[in-house]
Amino acid sequence: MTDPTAAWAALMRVHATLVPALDRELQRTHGLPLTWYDVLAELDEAPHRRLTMGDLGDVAMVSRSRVSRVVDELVDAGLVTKESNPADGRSAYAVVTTQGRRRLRQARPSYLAAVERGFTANLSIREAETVARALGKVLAAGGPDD
Amino acid sequence: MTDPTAAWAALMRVHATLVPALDRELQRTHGLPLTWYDVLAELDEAPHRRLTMGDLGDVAMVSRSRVSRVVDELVDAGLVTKESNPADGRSAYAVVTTQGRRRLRQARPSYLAAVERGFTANLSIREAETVARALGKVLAAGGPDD
DNA sequence: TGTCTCTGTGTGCGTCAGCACGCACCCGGG
DNA sequence: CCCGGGTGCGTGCTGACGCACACAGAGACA
Repeated sequence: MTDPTAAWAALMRVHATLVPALDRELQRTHGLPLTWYDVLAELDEAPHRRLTMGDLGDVAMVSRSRVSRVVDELVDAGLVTKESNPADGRSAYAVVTTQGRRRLRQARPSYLAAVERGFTANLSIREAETVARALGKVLAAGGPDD
Repeated sequence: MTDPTAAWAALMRVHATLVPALDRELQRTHGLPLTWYDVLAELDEAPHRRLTMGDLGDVAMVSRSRVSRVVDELVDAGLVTKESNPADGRSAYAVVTTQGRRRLRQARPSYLAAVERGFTANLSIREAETVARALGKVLAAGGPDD
């Protein structure tokens, strides 16, 4: 209980058990790998539903280099298009297509339900808020430490 | 703030940023991949400092099949030995060697310090306890849900 | 304009992960 | 005795991942 790393250990275990379950769920019900869902969700809530590859790599949970490949796959699937940035010839925007948004809207309930079943349902409101706030602080400080 | 998945999203992000940092730290300071550390730690605190491959796969954060390869690597490195179970010819025990325990003892401070810097230091005592307890409940219920 | 540096991307390559499968072994019924 | 099903384990194969690098464009400066 008083083990200072208990919280961290529990976090790793929760992640290890829940992420594969979520991935399977999404893939089974909607044919969407968790990575795709994550990228689509990030793009969907971005200013003009678009993000440069670099920004996408920063905000999503995949490395900068992996973003190129995932976006390529999404383009092949018709869920995303790539547009060039007229102001910067190097930069490339990834933009969600209407089909991509539709797939995202269809998949979101499953995702939320799975998170609810495997995570939120086991927490009280206060606990969920505390966890979110605490981990938010970790993230805010997470930049320089490592 | 009231987003019910905020806690989960934060958890995934914390994991995504902290785990690679931890792995690098361990590998740089002691030449131990995080997977090795995890397996060694689990074995070290097991009843007779030994665990069958299956149990190890359940308790550690690697899949059952991956355990075989990791343990083989640890055996090659002299940190673990494999003993046969006289009561069951199929079963095989992985046992930490004294050298393995020494490496673990040497690495543990670095690991704890890294967790402290990147995680615990940003939380109050009460927050850390709440997070640990809340995630513990998730784990306890984690069996049947997925 | 020419050049030097910095930044945003894409990609070849090695590593690491898990799944599906096969083998060896235990155990119970006929 | 044996033989069928269940279990623990190792391994071939395939996909996911990130690092290091190469390349193109942008911007500063003379």
